[in-house]
Amino acid sequence: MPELPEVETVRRGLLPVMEGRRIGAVRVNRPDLRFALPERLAERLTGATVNALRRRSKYLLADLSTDETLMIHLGMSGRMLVSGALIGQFHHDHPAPGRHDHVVLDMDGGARITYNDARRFGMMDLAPTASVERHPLLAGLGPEPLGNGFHEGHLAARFMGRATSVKAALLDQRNVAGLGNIYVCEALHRAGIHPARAAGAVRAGEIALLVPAIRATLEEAIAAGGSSLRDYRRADGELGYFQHAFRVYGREGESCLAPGCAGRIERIAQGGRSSWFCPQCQP
DNA sequence: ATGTGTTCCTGTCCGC
DNA sequence: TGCGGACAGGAACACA
Repeated sequence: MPELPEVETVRRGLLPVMEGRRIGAVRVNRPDLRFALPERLAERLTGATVNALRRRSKYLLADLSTDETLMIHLGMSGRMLVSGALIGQFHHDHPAPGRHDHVVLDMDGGARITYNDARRFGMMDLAPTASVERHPLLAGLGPEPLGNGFHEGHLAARFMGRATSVKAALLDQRNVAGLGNIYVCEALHRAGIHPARAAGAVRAGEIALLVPAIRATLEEAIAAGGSSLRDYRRADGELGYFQHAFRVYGREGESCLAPGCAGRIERIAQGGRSSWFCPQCQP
């Protein structure tokens, strides 16, 4: 599933075909995503112009000329596919309809945006633009990790007294919004912190390393167009390439890439999810 | 309040 | 080639 860098990459890919464009036609193939699609979704979207396409955490937010905002979350397997438009130097013809194409937006000008999600853990909703930040799914989100609200003092306060693991604390979107399994593992390695340490036991000096480690990991991933594992694609169909820069994720048994480190990457399960780390770098 | 486990759903991969 | 089980980028929810 797309984490923050993948969602940001999708947003950038959608910008040229969505922002400032009018939605000409909408087809809903199945409304039962993670939550039921909002009432009369197709009617409420048709004819609206997308004034802006933003991102909050892992949500895409399309502000419409109708004063509503379309919220989109890609869950684990959601994709936004663009066809019928000149993207970069290639023209993408409309592909044959896919088994999991749930919502299709035909934009004025010929571009088609297809929301495809095999597992249907993704969601869409509509909310008034003026109050979308107070939507129940957005209201409790922590600060953007690349924004000014995310800093050592914030994380220290959120971690203080917490017995839960630092891995779980970073996955908790209330503490910081947009991280997922890949980038938490990668950032903890860069900061030299074992994922099973109690959040409350992470020292101030370590938090001072962790904050920039999170930022750098996300910035580098965005610059690489995200990570392409299994079926994740950018909106333009191209693959991101940050997966080649993973230092620990999915590298069980392989050598640690830190300079001069002879460690081998290990994998443990935390809360039913895998964590990878180097026992030498992350004691 | 906090921490943990379960659940949603489909696809892929690996070992037998 | 088939089959069963593990696992997958998320996060809401139920329960101790």
